[in-house]
Amino acid sequence: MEYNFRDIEKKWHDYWVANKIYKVEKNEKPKFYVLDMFPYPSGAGLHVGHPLGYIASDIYSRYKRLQGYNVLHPMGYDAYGLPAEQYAIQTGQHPEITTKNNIARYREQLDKIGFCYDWDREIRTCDPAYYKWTQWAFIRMFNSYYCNDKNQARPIKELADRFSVSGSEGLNVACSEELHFTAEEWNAMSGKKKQEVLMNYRIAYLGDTMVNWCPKLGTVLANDEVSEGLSIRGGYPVEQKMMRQWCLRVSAYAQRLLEGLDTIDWTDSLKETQRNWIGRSEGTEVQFKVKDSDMSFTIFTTRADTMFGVTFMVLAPESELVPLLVTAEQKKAVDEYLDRTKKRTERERISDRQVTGVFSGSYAINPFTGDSVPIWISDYVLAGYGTGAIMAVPAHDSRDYAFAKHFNLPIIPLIEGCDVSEESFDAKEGIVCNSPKTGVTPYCDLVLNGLTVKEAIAATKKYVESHGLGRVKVNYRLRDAIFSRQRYWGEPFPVYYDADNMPQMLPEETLPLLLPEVNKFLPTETGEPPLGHALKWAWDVEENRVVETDKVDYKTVFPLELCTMPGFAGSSAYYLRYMDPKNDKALVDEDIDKYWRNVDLYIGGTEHATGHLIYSRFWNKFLYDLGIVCEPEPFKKLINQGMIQGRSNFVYRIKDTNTFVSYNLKNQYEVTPIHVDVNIVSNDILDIEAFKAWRPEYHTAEFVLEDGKYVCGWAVEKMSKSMFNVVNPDVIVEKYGADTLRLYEMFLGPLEQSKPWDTNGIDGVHRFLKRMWGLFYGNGDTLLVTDQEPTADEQKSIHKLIKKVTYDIEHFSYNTSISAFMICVNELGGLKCNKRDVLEKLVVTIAPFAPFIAEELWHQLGHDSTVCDAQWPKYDDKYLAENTANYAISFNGKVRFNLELPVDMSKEEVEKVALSHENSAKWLEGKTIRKVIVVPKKIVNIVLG
RNA sequence: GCUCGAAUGGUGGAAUCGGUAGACACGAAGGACUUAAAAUCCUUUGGCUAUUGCAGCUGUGCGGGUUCAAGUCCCGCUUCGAGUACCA
Repeated sequence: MEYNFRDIEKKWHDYWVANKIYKVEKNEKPKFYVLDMFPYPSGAGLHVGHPLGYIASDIYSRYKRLQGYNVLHPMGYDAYGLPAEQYAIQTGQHPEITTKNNIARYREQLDKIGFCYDWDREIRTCDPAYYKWTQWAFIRMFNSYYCNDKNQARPIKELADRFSVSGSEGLNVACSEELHFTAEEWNAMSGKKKQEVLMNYRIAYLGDTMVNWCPKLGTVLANDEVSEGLSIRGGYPVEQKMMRQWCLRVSAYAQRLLEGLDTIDWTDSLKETQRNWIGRSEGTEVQFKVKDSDMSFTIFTTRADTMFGVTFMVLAPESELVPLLVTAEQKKAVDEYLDRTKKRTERERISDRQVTGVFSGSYAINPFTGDSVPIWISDYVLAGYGTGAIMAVPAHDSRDYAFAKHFNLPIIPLIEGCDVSEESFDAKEGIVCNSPKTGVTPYCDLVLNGLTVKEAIAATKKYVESHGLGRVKVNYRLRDAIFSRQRYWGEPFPVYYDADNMPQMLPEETLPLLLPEVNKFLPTETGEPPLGHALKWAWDVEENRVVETDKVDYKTVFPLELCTMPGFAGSSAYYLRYMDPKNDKALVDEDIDKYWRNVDLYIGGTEHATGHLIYSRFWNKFLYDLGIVCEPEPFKKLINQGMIQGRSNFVYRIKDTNTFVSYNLKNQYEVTPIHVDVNIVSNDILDIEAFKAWRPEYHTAEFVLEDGKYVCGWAVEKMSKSMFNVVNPDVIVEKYGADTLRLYEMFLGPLEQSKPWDTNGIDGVHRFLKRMWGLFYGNGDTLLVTDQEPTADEQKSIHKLIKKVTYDIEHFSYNTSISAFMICVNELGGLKCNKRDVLEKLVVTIAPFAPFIAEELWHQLGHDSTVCDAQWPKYDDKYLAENTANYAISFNGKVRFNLELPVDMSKEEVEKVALSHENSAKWLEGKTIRKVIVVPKKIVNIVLG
């Protein structure tokens, strides 16, 4: 009987579906939660890169199940997103329809690969039953503030109660800006004013922020959706714009997000990326008075030790201080400058880093020296970081240095022996000099001379705090997440606006607020988001339902929010929903959450390091504060699978002809390389007939062959349609079967490494499966299996395999376990092993990797239950124990010969045998022995004089 | 610029605690079976020198170091990849 993968895979897939083999429920077994990053169902379908991580997690899930765990391994779709909407704008096709079609296609492809997902738990972020809980979480965030003392989110009502008793006195909470008011002032505020004040503290809040506005996409983007001034999706220019947007106060959680990294098992590089993104920076805030005025402003610096080197100050152009500090005679110049910077896009700012700036006309007084220093305005200072104002120390900051040189401002070096004639000395090291000696200035008795930079920073911090000049401050680079998108295809906000134009949350029991129908997916003529097209998009507070917009009267009917939520809204808590996907009373039932707790193993790409993986951790910590979930971190262990790149093939056309020359002959001609569809190339050999049929212009193509073949060139590029290098998993499954695809994807190399897709080795893996099949059937049609006792060699082979594979799976080293399978099958083949005991163990061990063939063989061996209900075999060291050990005998580190010696031989005896062996004589001749090192069971190194 | 990671045959990659580098696979070469092809099986395969001497030398990006012993540890570079960037 031949290995007929097509029949086998069809048969067992149908069986698994019909019998719900992979259905999982809470039970008394220990749990294990394995999660894949769910895909965005794009129109192109899955390519071979997508399943890489899914196969890896599937292997682990099946392995854990065989080890007796109750494994939760779900799959779903991140169904909201821009491409479906862009497609809708172009074609008028409703995103819901395209999304549904794409999901169906994805599902069909996923089904072929033999994953053990419990599809009863499938979720889609665009499903109202799902996004109900996204909206619900948003309402909870709106109704919470972050208390820095308790270090958790608390109900906003607590804060309002506090204000009515003690105002803002002694407040230590996360906020957009620091407000000061008394209880009397609070109590005297209007309802609207109170709402505005509370907005300053809510975790989900409406804020006027500088946003990344992408005119081409017509929407605001989060920081992680922008790179180098271009949108990640589409690559359109992004500009800075002040807009009123929904934001999430992620920054309140910065410290916890940072500390939490120490408690989870992620790769160092990913943790490092998150640390950089959070960007904790310890520094000092110092107040500077403005000369001839009672104004003062605060700057942030990490180099407090350089106070004596300040020669000017710089404000960000957007700083609210600018209009206050500009003098009459400088007003024109400043206005011109502000105008100019406003017009420059982020992209231009990055690409040409010219030094620009303008003098404000005002001076600040250095509190340490009493010196007056000019206040400048320049766009190299960012409004959004620190206080939007800096003290410039050109000697020790390269940006300040460039500015000082350009505008001819003084430079005062403060480190002994540093040379600042050509460039600044930025390193935080060296011995401080040039601070005045005590008594020289009446302003300051701080002497830093002779201290190291580190000591000087500490001393200055202490001085600043004790003299009331400022305070020690920790800044984070992590910003609040902008949560509004001016798009259609996303979760609607459960928000309406009252007569004061203040946002009000819908009652939780009315959720979900369904996404309305619109006839156009573009912004409205008045520039409103697409939801402005909806006929029914107002809220009746008496009837608690959506009604037509023309009924808005601001008495009982109010307009609903027109923006929708961003992509990360739906993906931030999806792992929780899988635990209890059908629950309509809670996001997740408390007991069920306590059972599944959090994700034990999460597999996905690094591209989510600063997006999804930050938001998810934030979202989870918020729910943790509310007592909804029981674990402070959502993903215990995280593995980043590498990207599968495309491997493009080229043909070489001789210039101005329709003749193509084979790769190794191309240098003899003048040729143009042309991408050729990799699906008509096999092992870099072109299928000439298929090529001729590929495009009309190639019908008459002629070829210069080598050895009768046309050899194509190749290059590693991104897998994309335009490079004709997209390989679809279905094609591989059709040709070789899913088991081969699974094994081959794992065999390609280490899971975490990026690698090009290259089918050149796939035959080897397929041959291996055929050979394994051959152990059961040989060349005939009858099962060869017998119940005889396995021999010692057979035992050794299989136990060696079990040991290796167990170790490898635990370490995600799947490529080496597949090598181990190949070795074992070759050994058993050589031994003509047909012992049930051994073959059963082999089948169970390979089941996680190649589930279809394992299931078939398992049943062939006479089992009724499926192979997933088998037990992972334990290896027994007694079969692996050796009587003799192979010693490598080396002289001065160079191995000369080998010796088989009993394992239990003492070191002294081994040494004696090695030295007295006849082969040793040649190397020992005329030399003195200085030292002999014996490593048990491994090596004897004889060091000669 | 900063941070992190990597570099091993013709190719993808092994080498788990510092202990015989190149497992396993692909490709290539030769052979068996076959009328032939496919499939399958066997042999060789880092380089150099020998192969009518069974062996010798060399070898993990480069230069040093530690060690009886270094792909592995330390110092200094080079190249490539990833992330991030006027963050004060």
